[in-house]
Amino acid sequence: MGDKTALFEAFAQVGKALGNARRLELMELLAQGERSVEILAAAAGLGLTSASNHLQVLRQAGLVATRRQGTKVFYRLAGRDVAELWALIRQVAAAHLAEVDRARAAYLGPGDVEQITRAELLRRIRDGDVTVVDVRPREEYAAGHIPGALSIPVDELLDRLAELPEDGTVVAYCRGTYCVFAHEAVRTLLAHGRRAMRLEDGMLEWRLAGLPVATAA
Amino acid sequence: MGDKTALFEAFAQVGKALGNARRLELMELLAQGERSVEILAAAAGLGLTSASNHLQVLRQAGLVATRRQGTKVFYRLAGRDVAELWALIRQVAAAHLAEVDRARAAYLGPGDVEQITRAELLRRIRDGDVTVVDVRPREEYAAGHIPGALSIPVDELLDRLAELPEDGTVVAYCRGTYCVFAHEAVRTLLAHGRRAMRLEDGMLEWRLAGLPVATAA
DNA sequence: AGACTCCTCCATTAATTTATGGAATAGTGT
DNA sequence: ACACTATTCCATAAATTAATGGAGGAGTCT
Repeated sequence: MGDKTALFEAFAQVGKALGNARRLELMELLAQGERSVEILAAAAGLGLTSASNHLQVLRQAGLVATRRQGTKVFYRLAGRDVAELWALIRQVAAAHLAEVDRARAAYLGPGDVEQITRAELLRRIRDGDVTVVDVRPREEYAAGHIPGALSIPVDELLDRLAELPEDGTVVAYCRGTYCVFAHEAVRTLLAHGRRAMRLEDGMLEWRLAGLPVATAA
Repeated sequence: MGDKTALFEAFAQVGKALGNARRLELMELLAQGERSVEILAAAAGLGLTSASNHLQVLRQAGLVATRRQGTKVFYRLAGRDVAELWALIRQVAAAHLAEVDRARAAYLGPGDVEQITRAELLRRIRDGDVTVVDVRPREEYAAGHIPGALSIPVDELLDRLAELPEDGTVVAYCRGTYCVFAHEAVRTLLAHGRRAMRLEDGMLEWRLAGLPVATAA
């Protein structure tokens, strides 16, 4: 009969790697582009050893790959299929776990921010109807953004309001469905009398949809 | 800031549930149709309490749902998205873990069995060119099979060779990519001088592809 | 070479998960 | 009500996983 367990154990290794909130936070960061261990640890609020350990687990599960440059080691998602898997996990969790809704509301704030779909955004971009703003950190913008989008990290938004047209509509986007930056940005913009809304998901889903991605400044 | 961790903890619950080989074996069985705890325990080689525990974990992660009938409780996958998730985990593992290849070869036997794609099978069915045989257990066939397929569980195959045409090509299929039954069936058929091949995946992938499924006898 | 940075490896402890057997519960049939 | 079946709940022991601090490795700079 051969060893069925070994096969399922291998599949389970992938599941196990995905079975820890810290590791998923790392996945979320890596889905935006490659990073060094140091940066990842800082961004995820982890100790260096802890972060390194978690990254090893992800690597052994085949979910991330590495590249060495000088003394730094850069981690990245191992492939498009991994990004898809991460997106699907979130989708399944959202569809079947009430907890996700609660946690989302607590984290992202009241669901009062106006949203727009990718299709709608594409249409309005074609019509020249909106200003698109990428509110993620600078490096993530550099690693890939929606063509035509301006880079204004959310913590610089207040100082750079002047760069946005006074009378048009602004659409802010960030990492993905569960990223706070765009929510905060839209609230800030509304508070300053601008017309603003949020892309309902973000860069992760944009990439997975196969839409064009710009990587220059 | 709100509590980001709670959100990722919820996602991780799904990952955790998928992070155990026994539970994945249960998923594999449930992907073929609903079953009672007793049957599941027997089929997966688990103690009754163990199986029940694992099923609770899957249920709390929102991956399976239950239905009570008399004294029995039937479990099933919670939705199509869950089946997709299961398929994607296997795909990612196969793509990035060398271990999967090794375990697969050890479990399914040498890769000498001739395979055919779904598209090819559909074409040959239309041409009336093949006899399609479902070699899964009877109940799984009843829960849904490829239209026109005969049900001959693999352990009955030797006794029922007469039901298959002597001179045509037989295509056997079973649960999915990593199911042994079809491999065994094809080897048996070849050993008896029939022309036989295997569908490269199985019922799981057939369903996910949105192809027609027959549920009568 | 020597000092320095970035990361990984190792060992320890605390926390979580798994398997198992016995008790409790929900539903059925007499 | 009683016996019976199918499942879940609970308690325990064994195994696995997670966080942390210190040692070691790889690469860079002077």
